[in-house]
Amino acid sequence: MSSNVKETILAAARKTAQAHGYGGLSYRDLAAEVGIKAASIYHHFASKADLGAAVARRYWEDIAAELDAMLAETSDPVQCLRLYPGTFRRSLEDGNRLCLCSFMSAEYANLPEAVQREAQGFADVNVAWLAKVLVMAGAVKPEDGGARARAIFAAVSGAQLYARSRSDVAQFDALIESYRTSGLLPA
Amino acid sequence: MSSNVKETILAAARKTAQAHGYGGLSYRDLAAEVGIKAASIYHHFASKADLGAAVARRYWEDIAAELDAMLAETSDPVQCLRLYPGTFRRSLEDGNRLCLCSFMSAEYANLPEAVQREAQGFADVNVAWLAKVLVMAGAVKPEDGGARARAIFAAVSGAQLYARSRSDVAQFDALIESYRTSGLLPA
DNA sequence: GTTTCCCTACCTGTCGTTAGGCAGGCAAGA
DNA sequence: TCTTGCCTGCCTAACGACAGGTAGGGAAAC
Repeated sequence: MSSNVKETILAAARKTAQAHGYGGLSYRDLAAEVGIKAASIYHHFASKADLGAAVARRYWEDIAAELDAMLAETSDPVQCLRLYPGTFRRSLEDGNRLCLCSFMSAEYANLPEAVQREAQGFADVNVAWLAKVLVMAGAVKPEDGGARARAIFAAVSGAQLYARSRSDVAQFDALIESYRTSGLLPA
Repeated sequence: MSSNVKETILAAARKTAQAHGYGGLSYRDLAAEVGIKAASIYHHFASKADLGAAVARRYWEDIAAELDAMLAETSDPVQCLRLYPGTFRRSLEDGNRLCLCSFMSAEYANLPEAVQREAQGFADVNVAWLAKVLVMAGAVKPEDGGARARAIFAAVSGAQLYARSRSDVAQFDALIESYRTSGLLPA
């Protein structure tokens, strides 16, 4: 086990960043949460930019694994598409948190370059997975998979953002349902 | 005219907030931009929360006027729906800025209550206008206007967020086009 | 004996905010 | 008409809190 503390920092930083953004990350608060001192974090991460990039990277790696596992388990692409918004929904349920990527897209102009890149990685992972599953489900023509995938990803992100501003998960559910009835998401 | 400076502060604060959020607003930077000293801002706004709320309020008032003017001018609801994403597009063109409401939805947990309220006002204005125009256009049944309006608003916000994270307005255009082909937006 | 991990102590910079003052305009009272 | 005094709009100077980051040491593990 390469340092349990490092993992604990990553997890705590992720939770904080999903609630308060990269700018809301504070070495002092983070250290207090983990149970060490602020300066000690530098042993694990050379700078805040480093930490931010590591958090973002781990974030999309986790989601990528989760999405792949979902597909492997059911192997039913239509069912996967139904379940897809669930990952976003869970963030809202867990303390009205936002997708880290959405937060970082908003903060985009303030982010170190390395963090920007990793934040984009999350979107890329989601779009690639969606495109694949959409085509598998026969919902779109293969050449339209990417465009539709991006549309779904952006729309679901927007739904999460809207629901967060009302602190109301039901708003999220209603929006997803509207996406289905309007044809953006397969019904 | 009641103080030109106050208006200048509001305008500068809006631009900054659309790029760096409420948290990115700094009395010192703002003052420097306007040409006065930081402490002088307190003559116009009692606190940062006051300033933030005033900026957000002015923001949705301006947009409301703009949308109503658009509708009054063309009086063609279908054309209005075509033009609607333009307001979001213009923010991106203007320095890759975000809708203030989206930014504040992301920052939601860090905002003073008064600012939260005004940020929601923007969404309310947009949704109400969209619902009205959608029904006028005959795109949805009257009882479905609100739900579809929210879906469009959320989706367009998400598209802006995605495009911003790529610093690429063309991504926004492509997403809007996908919304049209998928049926979320009237084609 | 070097590496790992965490510590104390402190640096510089920025934040929102406050106290208090100064100059000009404007209006009422002598 | 001249004075008195308040209001407006801005200033300088400083406050305490907190930010990210650094230097250097101490203890334990290999």
